[in-house]
Formats: sequence, structure tokens, C-alpha cells
Amino acid sequence: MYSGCVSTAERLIESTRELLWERGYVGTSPKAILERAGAGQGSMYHHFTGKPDLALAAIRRTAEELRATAEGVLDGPGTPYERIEAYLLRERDVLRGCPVGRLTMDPDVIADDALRAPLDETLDAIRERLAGIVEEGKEQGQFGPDVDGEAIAATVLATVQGGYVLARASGSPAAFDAGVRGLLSLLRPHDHPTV
Amino acid sequence: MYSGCVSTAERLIESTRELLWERGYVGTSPKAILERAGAGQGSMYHHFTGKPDLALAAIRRTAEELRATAEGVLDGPGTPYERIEAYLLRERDVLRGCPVGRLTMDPDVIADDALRAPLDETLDAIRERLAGIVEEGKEQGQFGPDVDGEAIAATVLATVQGGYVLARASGSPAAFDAGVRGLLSLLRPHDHPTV
DNA sequence: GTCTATAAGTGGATAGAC
DNA sequence: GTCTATCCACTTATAGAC
Repeated sequence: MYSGCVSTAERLIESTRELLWERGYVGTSPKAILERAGAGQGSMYHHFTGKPDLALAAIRRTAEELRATAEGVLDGPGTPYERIEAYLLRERDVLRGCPVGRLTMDPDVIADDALRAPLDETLDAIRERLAGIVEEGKEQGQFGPDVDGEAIAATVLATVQGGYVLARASGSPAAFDAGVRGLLSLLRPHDHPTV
Repeated sequence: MYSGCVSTAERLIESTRELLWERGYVGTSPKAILERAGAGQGSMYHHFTGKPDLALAAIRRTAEELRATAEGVLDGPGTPYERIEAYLLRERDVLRGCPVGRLTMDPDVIADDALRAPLDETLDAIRERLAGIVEEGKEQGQFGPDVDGEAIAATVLATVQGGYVLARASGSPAAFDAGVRGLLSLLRPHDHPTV
């Protein structure tokens, strides 16, 4: 049960965030949220219009938080390669999966544009930021002149999201780490033949 | 509603496979399965002990089918690079996601070793097959001597699984295609500096 | 084998007391 | 604002008729 010296609405949102991460949207009931938040039915329907409304608030916050974390690493110090490496190697609770990515497998989230929007915006923003870094690396000669920033950015993000899938299937973070290691070996700067 | 000239048990399994793909395990109710299969409660509990038992049969079949499809492409003709390319470019209904991969986000599947096992076995088999192909490519000089087959295999599989995530978030297959394109550009054979 | 009937519990939401 | 009571449909399963 979520506890802390905060408002009921706040506790409801935080409880929902936890449950959405653990069980997804379909797997999360108002009852479970209320139990964890230590609140009654009335509180929830006073602050929110219903489950979708509360979930929207929770998803928005989770998406913003993930975006801030990712951009914090990507805007850090180092060469373009080093920043992508830092992003790929940053500490993650791999077996929990990505709190944003996992929601894309939720039919009720994907069916609702309002619920899907925060996922799209966050993943897209990270992708754009990665693409810019790759282009930077190209200009500096760290990556070959023939690489496509947008494409590589999608590959990097997909490797992370897919790494979670492989890890959860096997019950071990090893597959995630292997995928990241493989990608880094492919990205690692070496002499580029001038097209 | 699923129809066809087959046994009731068969229709139940096929209906479950469809629903598990569309809505996951938590989002699939016996009632929905029975409606689609055109069967009554009694039929289901006659052939299976309950929802988990029926889901297990469905998941096993889906996992085997995916494995056969993937290995069919990977064991096809062509150089190692071409076979990996064929795997990455094979026709997919991208926005539906991977029928196996999506189940890894289902808490009740991951919590049950019997339900999780088929996912693990299938993804692991594809990974092993990919790793072997990369090693083959190394021997033939198509890939550099420093690449790690196991790691690259995980990267390839993760890019596919993560591509589904990005595509579903954006509501378009474009991100999947971009990720694959980026990966292929990184894998494409070129002159390798001898370590 | 397949059907309907039944049942205890949950899902999601409303009403009204305090 | 928060609580409890109430509601109806759904979930999962069992019982027993045909």
C-alpha cells in the first residue's frame, strides 16, 4: 500500500503508476488502486471521472518522467558514441520492463488516442534526440557518412524495448545486456570507408 | 466468431490464440473465447481444466508456429547476411505485434513458469539460430572477426521485438521499418579492419 | 460431448450520508 | 473530500440435464 505525506489525489496517481507498470491497464482495477492508495471509492470518483481519467494522469506523469531521465543521459557529457553508450548502459530494472513501452501491448490503451498520445510523444522525443546525436557523430566523422540518423535512432530504441521482451521471456536480464552489447559493437567507431 | 469444419477443442484453441494475440492473457475471458468459438461453458471445461490450461495449449501452438516460420526463413538460401536480411524483412502484420513477444508483458503469464516456458524456448531457439548464422558469416569473412554471434543475435531479435513496440506507440509501421533499416545498415558487409 | 443453470467474487460506476 | 451502500454486468467455475 502506497503511503506518504501527500494528498489523496497524489496517492491515487502514484498507486496507479505502480500498478500500470506491474499489471498494465487491463490488469489494473480501481479496487486494487484504492487498496494500494488507502482510499475509498468516493475519493477516486471525486478527483477523477473514472479509471481512464486516472490512468491518463498516471501515464502522462510516467511518460514525462521517462523522457526527462532519457534526455538527462543523452544530453550529458561525452562524444556522440559515448552518450548513446551511456543511454544504453544506464541502470535499469530490466525485468520490470519499460513503464511506457509495456503499455503499447495494452489493447485498451492503444484503442484510446488520449491514452496512447503520451507514449508516442515520449518515444518519439527520445528517438529525435538520438537521431540528432547520430547526425552529430556523422559530422565529427565518428560515424560513417552513409548512416541514417533516424534509422539508427529507431534501432537503438528498439533494441532497448526489445531487450526488455527477451529478458522477461527468459526471466533474466542477460538477453537485454547481450542485445545492448551487440548493438554497441556495431556502432563502435572504427575506420569508415568513404562511400 | 471462429468457424470451420473442425472439432470443438480445436475451435477453442484457435479462438484463444486469436484473443491472446489481440488482448493478452489478462484481457481474455473464457466468455469471449466461447463466443468466438461458438461453444458453451460445458465444452471448454470438458476439454480443458480451465483458462490457464486452455491458454497453455494456445500459447504452445503459437510459439511452435512462430518458431517454424522464423527457422524457415533463417534456413533459406543465401549468404548469412542475406538470411538475416530476409528474416528482418519478412512480411509481418507489424501493428498487431508479435503473438509471442506481447505475452511477456502479461503479469499472469510471466508469473506462471508453464505459460512462460514456450515463450522462452521459442525466442531462445531463434536467438541460437541467428547466432549460428552470424558465426557462419564470420568464418566466411562477411562479418568482422570481432563480432559476437550471441550478442548480435540478441540485437537482431530485440530490434524486431522493440520495433513492434515503437510501431504500436506511433500507430504506424514506419518506426519498425526504420529500426530494421538502421540495423541492416550496421550489419551490411564492408571491408573489416583485421583487429 | 455439449448445453443451460447457478454461484461467489470482481469490475467499474453511482448515490447519498457524514 | 471521504466514506459506505448499492448496482448491474462480467469473470471463472461447478452441477447436472440432455
